[in-house]
Amino acid sequence: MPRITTRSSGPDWTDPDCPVARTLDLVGDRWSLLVIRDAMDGARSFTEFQRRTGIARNILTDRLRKLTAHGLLVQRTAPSGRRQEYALTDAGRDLFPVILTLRQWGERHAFTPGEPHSTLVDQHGAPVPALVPAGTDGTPLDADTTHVQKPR
Amino acid sequence: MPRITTRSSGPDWTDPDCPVARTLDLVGDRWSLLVIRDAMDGARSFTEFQRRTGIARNILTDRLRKLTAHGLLVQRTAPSGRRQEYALTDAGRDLFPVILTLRQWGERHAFTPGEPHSTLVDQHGAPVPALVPAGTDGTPLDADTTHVQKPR
DNA sequence: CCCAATGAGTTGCGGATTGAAACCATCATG
DNA sequence: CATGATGGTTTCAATCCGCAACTCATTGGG
Repeated sequence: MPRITTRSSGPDWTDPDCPVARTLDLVGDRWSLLVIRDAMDGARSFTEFQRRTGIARNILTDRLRKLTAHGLLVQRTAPSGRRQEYALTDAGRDLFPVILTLRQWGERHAFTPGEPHSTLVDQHGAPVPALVPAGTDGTPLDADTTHVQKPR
Repeated sequence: MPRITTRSSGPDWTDPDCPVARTLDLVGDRWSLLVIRDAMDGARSFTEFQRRTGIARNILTDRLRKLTAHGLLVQRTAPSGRRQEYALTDAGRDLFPVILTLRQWGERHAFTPGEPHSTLVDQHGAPVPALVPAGTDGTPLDADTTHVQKPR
């Protein structure tokens, strides 16, 4: 998936210094994050991912392989005997905040007021509150009150 | 960008009920979020976006147009007289938590230990703390302690 | 044992998307 | 007027994607 030529060996990233760009090199395509979303929601098998996302099967094959190769999923034999299954690794599970913020942005900006949509709730059925960036002292942070510091 | 045939008119979404999928329909491609990232970091002009991302110019034209059409950017004449510029709208700025969680995931999982990367710091130069999902009572939430509730 | 169904892919192919590079129009400056 | 910067558009080849058909290995009955 990398696209910029490097002078040295190893995986070549779009923007090697930027963690945002590196993450997008791994999951910044049309389908990967929807596969992760469904994995978080209980999908385990090839067919189940295919049914939920509606993705083309050859593309699903490719995405499952890439996500596995990058350590977001592991393929293992299901506890119930003989079938294979895909499960989230710790790194994969750690994408939860990403999926959540994508969800919350969508709820705010991709639906007309009053239009129904699915909701994320906790174990008691209470909606998950908005995830808002804050400094160590608790003050909210945004693009205007932060900036990127180059590596040194 | 839509990919699933609809029976009725209007924009057709990959998965109309899911806010995650709708967000990805708008910014879930290779470049859009990097453009947003650079806009948050001060980029304003076509040339500046092109320089920072390294994206092909025709694709940049397309992305800027789509992001503008979807209300994440506005094109306006720069305060300094005659040049055009692109600026984030409120909806665009509201992607800050998404960019931040992508960044933090990348920092944790896309760099080898000790490898240098850029950092996000607040106005005083202090690193922005990890953004962690929590319930109304403050207990941390993850994929295992939440679930999606279908719209009703 | 034979037949069908299911799961998990693979293959082939046409059409859509992307990337690289060249081209073009409009200013501003020297 | 020549040069350079800005902001694109055009062209064309390469890649990616979706669809449908095919394979292959397991079950599950009858």
